[in-house]
Amino acid sequence: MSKRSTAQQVADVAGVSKWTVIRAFTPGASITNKSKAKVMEAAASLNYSPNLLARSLATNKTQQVAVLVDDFSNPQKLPFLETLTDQFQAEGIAVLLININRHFDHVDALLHADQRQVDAVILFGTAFRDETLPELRDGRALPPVFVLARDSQLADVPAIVCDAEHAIRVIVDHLHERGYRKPGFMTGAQVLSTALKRRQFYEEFWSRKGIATKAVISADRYSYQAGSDAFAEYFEATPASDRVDVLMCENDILAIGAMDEARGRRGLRVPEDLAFVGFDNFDLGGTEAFSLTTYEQPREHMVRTLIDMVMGRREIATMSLPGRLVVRRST
Amino acid sequence: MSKRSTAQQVADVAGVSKWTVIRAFTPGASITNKSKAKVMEAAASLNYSPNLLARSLATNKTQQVAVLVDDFSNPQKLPFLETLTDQFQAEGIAVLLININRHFDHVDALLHADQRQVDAVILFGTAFRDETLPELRDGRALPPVFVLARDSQLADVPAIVCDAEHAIRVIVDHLHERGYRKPGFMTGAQVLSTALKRRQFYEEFWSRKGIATKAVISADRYSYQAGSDAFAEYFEATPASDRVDVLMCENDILAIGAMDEARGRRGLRVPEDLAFVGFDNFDLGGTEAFSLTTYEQPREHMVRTLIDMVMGRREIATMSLPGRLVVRRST
DNA sequence: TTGTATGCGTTATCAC
DNA sequence: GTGATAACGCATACAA
Repeated sequence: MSKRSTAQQVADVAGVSKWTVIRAFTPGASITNKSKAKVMEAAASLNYSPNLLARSLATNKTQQVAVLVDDFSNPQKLPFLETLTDQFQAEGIAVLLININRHFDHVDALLHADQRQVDAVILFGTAFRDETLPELRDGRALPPVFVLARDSQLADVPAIVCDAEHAIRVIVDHLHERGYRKPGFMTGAQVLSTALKRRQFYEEFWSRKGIATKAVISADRYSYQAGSDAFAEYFEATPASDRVDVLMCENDILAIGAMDEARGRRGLRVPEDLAFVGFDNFDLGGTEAFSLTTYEQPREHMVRTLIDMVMGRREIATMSLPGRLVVRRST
Repeated sequence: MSKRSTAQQVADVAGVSKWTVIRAFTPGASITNKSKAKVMEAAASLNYSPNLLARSLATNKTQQVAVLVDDFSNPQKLPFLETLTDQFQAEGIAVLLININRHFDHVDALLHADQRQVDAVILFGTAFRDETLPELRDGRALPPVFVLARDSQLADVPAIVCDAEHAIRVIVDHLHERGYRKPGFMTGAQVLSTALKRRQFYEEFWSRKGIATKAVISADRYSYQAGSDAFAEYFEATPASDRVDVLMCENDILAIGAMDEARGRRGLRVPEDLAFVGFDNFDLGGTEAFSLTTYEQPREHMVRTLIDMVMGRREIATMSLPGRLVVRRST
């Protein structure tokens, strides 16, 4: 069982010093083509490649970032992870996926990432209590922290989010144009600022058109079941004449849950009796069975912006990026 | 900007040598309670925690594994990633998520993981071409490689898979019992051995009941669209009297696509005119709108088995684990 | 352009 | 039980 070969071994074979070997593997280092060729040949014969671990220890850069996720129930996470890994890898940076759950909370995760010397921490869609971070930072040199796809309350923690104002404005305009006049909103979490913002914009843009939001329905989580249950409860509690004619749900999963309940178990026609709008444009919203009107987050753009900040190519600041409305048959 | 403190600094504060500090952080090391208390107090005041990078360099273990994924289109990947990260983290092991795509192929990914000195490589839902791995291994000390949720062709590369024989047997039994007699099968890839196996078992178990599989439909990928297109083509090309009465699709995504096409655009009733079975039990198969009968892979069990092998607690060998049939209204 | 000394923070091993 | 020496593999700074 052969071990990995080291720069020294390559140096011995090539007949140079190990520092010359290092130079051959350092882009832009001053080295003659001849030396470099010798080194590369020796390196190839030994299957040498630099030990990134040792390099990290010496440079104090791991070329590794931690992505923290605390909710795997939204399928939308998957394309985001694809984009994140793809674009980070293009920069030579590896992604450490850290699962925040009941065994491993936000603080554990952050400290663990710190112990692994990651170059940056991405809070991806996680619910982070705002006080936690300043407390942790006290007396510690934590890696830079970024928030992706969720708001940040902390002035010094940048968030890269979908532009909620734009999103809700185009949604409300679309609904109004289609003739809906009894709007409702379904939220998945009352405490989350991102959620709160969407709801506030929704009510505001409708009221600018002289229309009051008729109902705000609260699901307790962002799940199919929660959306379904919340709608059922609303349906039972509200006489037909009082019901909304369009329901905007805070994400696609909630919308699917609510729509299934409305259509499958309550016999409503979509969109004639009740229209639905979601948020995220996850894959299955586009199926014949749901055909859900929704708003698509500018995933590529968000991730590129994030990475530009992480790489120091762009000023670190909170950014709100516009996505696009996807109109289907549910409205 | 304070840097991370080191064992030496803690030692200075505690008035001991740095090796004593190390011992305080090494479970089971011989150290007096008094020393340990002193060290811990000093460590707490300095917010010290061991630098895992330096530890890795010294121990030649990174406590890090690479998980390679080459297809993020199947939502089923997400719960698997959740389980993987959860269970690995419980062992103190971090997961490096590596995206295999057109910019970064299997070989790149494996060599990169090797450069990062990971303790193991998990090929999740993807596999090497037969020749590749032995070639790479020649003259190199690669980390142990495991295949998860796909077959392995290589004798020395263990695969942890769902038991296809059990799965197909219970599916066929169920379909037969329900009275279906004109079975069809939709496959997403003709070359994949996992796919081939499922199809062969399907035909075999039906034929044991004296029934021939009426049609094998080929989609070219595992996507909603591919399932939909493949079914449309089949539907056009086959007279009504010749059509199957139940279609088992190789995964849920294909099934959803095919079902949507059959029901939404071709006016078939499910399951009266045509029944559907999927594979994976992904979230949305359980919705009212689809209510898809499917087979659930034993995710937790598979991952636990994998991790036991990685941790050296179990003999390294290919394992086939039974899942369970989930009956819904599509059959 | 190339070689040398030194440091990164930890662990393994041995002497006390 | 504790301290000391060496080593992990590479990079930085400096001297030649």
